[in-house]
Amino acid sequence: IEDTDRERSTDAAVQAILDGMAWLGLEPDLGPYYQTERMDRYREAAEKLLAEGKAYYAYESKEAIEAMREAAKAKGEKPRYNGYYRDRNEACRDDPNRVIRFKTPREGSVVFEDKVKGRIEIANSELDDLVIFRSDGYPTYNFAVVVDDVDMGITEVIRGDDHVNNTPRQINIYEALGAPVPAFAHLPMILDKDGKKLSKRTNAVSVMDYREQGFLPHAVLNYLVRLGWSHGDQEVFSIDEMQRLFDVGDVHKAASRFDTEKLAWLNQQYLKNDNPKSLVPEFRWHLERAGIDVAAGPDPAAVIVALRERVHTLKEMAERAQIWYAPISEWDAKAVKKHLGSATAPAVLEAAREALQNLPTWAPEPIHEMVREVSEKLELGMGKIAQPLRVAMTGTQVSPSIEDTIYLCGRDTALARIDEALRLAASA
RNA sequence: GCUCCCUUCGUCUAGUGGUUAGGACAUCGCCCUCUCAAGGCGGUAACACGAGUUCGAGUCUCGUAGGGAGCGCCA
Repeated sequence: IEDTDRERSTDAAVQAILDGMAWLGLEPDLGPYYQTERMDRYREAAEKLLAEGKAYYAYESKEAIEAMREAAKAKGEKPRYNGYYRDRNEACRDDPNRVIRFKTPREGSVVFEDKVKGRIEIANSELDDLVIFRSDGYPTYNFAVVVDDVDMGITEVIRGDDHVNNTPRQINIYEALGAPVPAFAHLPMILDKDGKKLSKRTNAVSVMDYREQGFLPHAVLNYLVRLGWSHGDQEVFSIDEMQRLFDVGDVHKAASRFDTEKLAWLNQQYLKNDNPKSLVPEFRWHLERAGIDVAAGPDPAAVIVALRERVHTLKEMAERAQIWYAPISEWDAKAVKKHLGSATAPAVLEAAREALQNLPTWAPEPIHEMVREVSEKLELGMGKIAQPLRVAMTGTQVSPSIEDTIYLCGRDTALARIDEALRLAASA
């Protein structure tokens, strides 16, 4: 993290990264990020360049610099500083407002082999003499990153491709410092659904936003690794496979769009295939956030099993789980009319109530058997049995399989809800 | 304006001169079915455009168009 912008809190930025990584299960290995603690190193590096004639003191007013830019623009070139003090180093040494500028080579070009973009060549004539130390005595980003990376022995720089244009400047600084130039890999940007830049206003940008939306860390990682990269036809990757198979060299050059629907699909794959017990902590987090008293209902692992094929996110799962942790808050009028108001409903509910009351073992399988037996006894199709019971249990006509729905209510609640449904049936 | 980068189904991608251009998400249809799903089977759907090189081009070259990034005493 290079944060010399004292307008913002570095602590908050670092904490957000730490939180996100912890949730994703990644171990942070942060380099120095408080630049104030490394000021001596930046000064030392700048002194060295100054002594070797690779940098110089300069002072121009904002207006003067602006005029140079305009002049360059007028010539059809890109706006830039003209290097007036290049060979007048001493002139500004004692000026309190002076900056230190890097002497960019005037001839030739910088060529580097980017691991994802391939060969990139930029002429030095396109670069100007950038400021490496500001008048306030702090180093600028392009200089600080290089010094930090040299000190940390960084051999491979992987970052967003919005940095490709900075790379030649940085390579020049590495070389001026006599340090080995690392390898570079510039990853393409991720755009939103409409191909626009991801923005905090309209998109989820922080990994923690995805947690709130009910996605699993593993699913987020899996989705992200597949964005701009692939390994044959494989879609689902374990962490171990990601580490083993991923290679920056295989990353696509073009930007990609973030498709929440595919993330949702992947999330469900993990919901369905992971051990339900391992999902409980994250699910519990969502239940509590939804204001649900987990102690008032069934084992969350059993709820996961009942709902995992029916939802795409844990947030949705927590919402749908409500019916087993709290009283039915609202009866769907259409459902009541259609399934409780039918001629056969009372008999079905009575029969089921009695069978449930006498069921020796309270488990999905016996309950399923019971429903089947009632169906045979009353000579009614499964739909005529299951739907009234479903409305009785949930107040709606949509829920998991009828045996799971009844089982998760628990015997007492199930019987009470049938009684309530019986009353509704009588007045319907 | 200047410089750099990018361009295969709606989306994520496979493809490195000869393929019926493959897979996945989404979508549509059918099957299964106690609702909703999940699952199974099948369908629609792409090489931005134009020149060239070549016996042959999604694959190589050039150009055009479109998109993105950068051009600070921000990072």
